Amino acid sequence: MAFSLTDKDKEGLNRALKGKGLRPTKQRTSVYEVILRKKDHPTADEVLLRVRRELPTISLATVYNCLETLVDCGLVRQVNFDRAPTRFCPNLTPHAHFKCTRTGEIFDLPMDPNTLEHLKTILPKGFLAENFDLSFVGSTNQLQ
Amino acid sequence: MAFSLTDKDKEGLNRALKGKGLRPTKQRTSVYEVILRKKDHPTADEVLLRVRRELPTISLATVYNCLETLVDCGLVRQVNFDRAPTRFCPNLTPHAHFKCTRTGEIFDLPMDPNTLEHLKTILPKGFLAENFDLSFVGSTNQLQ
DNA sequence: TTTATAATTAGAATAATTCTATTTTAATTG
DNA sequence: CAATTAAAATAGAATTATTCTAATTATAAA
Repeated sequence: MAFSLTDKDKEGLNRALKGKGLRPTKQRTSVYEVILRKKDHPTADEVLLRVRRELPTISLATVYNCLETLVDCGLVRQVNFDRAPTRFCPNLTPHAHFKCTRTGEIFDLPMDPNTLEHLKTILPKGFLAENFDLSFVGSTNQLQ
Repeated sequence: MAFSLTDKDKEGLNRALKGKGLRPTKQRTSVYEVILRKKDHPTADEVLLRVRRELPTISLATVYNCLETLVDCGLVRQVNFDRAPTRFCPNLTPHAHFKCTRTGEIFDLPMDPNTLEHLKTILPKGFLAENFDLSFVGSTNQLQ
C-alpha cells in the first residue's frame, strides 16, 4: 500500500460518517487519504488520478460522491475561484486562500481568531453563517 | 426604449473601455445597463434573458464576452458559490456576499474601511491582492 | 468612402458536474 | 456465517456552464 490514514484521522472519518449514518467504504477512505496526504487544493479530476493509484477502478462519479460526502461531514472544504473548477481543501482551521496569477499556485492564509471575529461583525442581525470562503487573487513577489 | 444608463454611468463605461482600447458597442452598453439596473446577482443566462428584451438577437457568447470585458474594466465583479454558475455583481464598493440556504437569495454585506484593512493583515509580506471574494453561506431568520 | 481591425454571431466543442440504471458491497439478522 | 436489505459504487449518458471557431458585421481611422 502506498500510504494510509493515521489512526486518529481514520477514527475521525469513521466517527463523522457514522454520525451521519453513512458507511466507511474503501473509496471514501481513499479519497480522504489522498486529500489529507498532500496538502494542496486538487480538483475532482486530480483527486481521481491520485486515488486511482490505490483504487484503479474508481470512477469520477464516485470521487464526486465521496468529496461531497466529506464536505457534508465537515472534513473537507470547497474552494472557488472565478470560472475555475471547484478545488478541495483539507485544512479545517480558519484560513483564506490566495491564488497567484503568475504561477497559479494557491496558498492557505491562516486567520487568527481575532480576525475571524472581526469578519463576523459584517453579518447583520439575523444572519447566521455556516461557513465562509475568502479568496484573494493577486501576485506574490517572493518565494514562499 | 425600456431603460438606459445615466450620463454618468455611460461616461464611466466609455472611459473605462477607451482606457483599454476597447469599443463601446451597443451590446456592451446594454449588458452594462442590465447589470446596473437591477442590483441583484444574475448569472450569464439571466443577463442574456434581460438583455434580449433590448437586443433580441444578442447571443450568449456575446453576453459572456461583454461580461468578461466589464470585469476586466473593473465595472462588474464576479461572485462564486460552491458548484454554482458564476454570478455578476455591479456593486463596486467593498462588500461580501451572503447566500441564504433557505431562500437562495444573495445579499450584499457592506464592509467598512476598518474591516477591509483588518482583512488585509492576513496577507503575508510579498502578497499583493488585486481583488477578493468573500462569501458566506447560511440562513437568515428575518426578512430583510 | 474605403480600409483595417475589433466585435458579434451561431453553433460546435469542451469542461465540469450530475443523473440514471445496474451492480456491488457493507451491515444486519436469522 | 449465509441471506437479506439498503447504501454505495459504477459506467456512461445527460446536463450545464463556458469557451472556441469561423464567418459576418460594425466601428473607427485614414
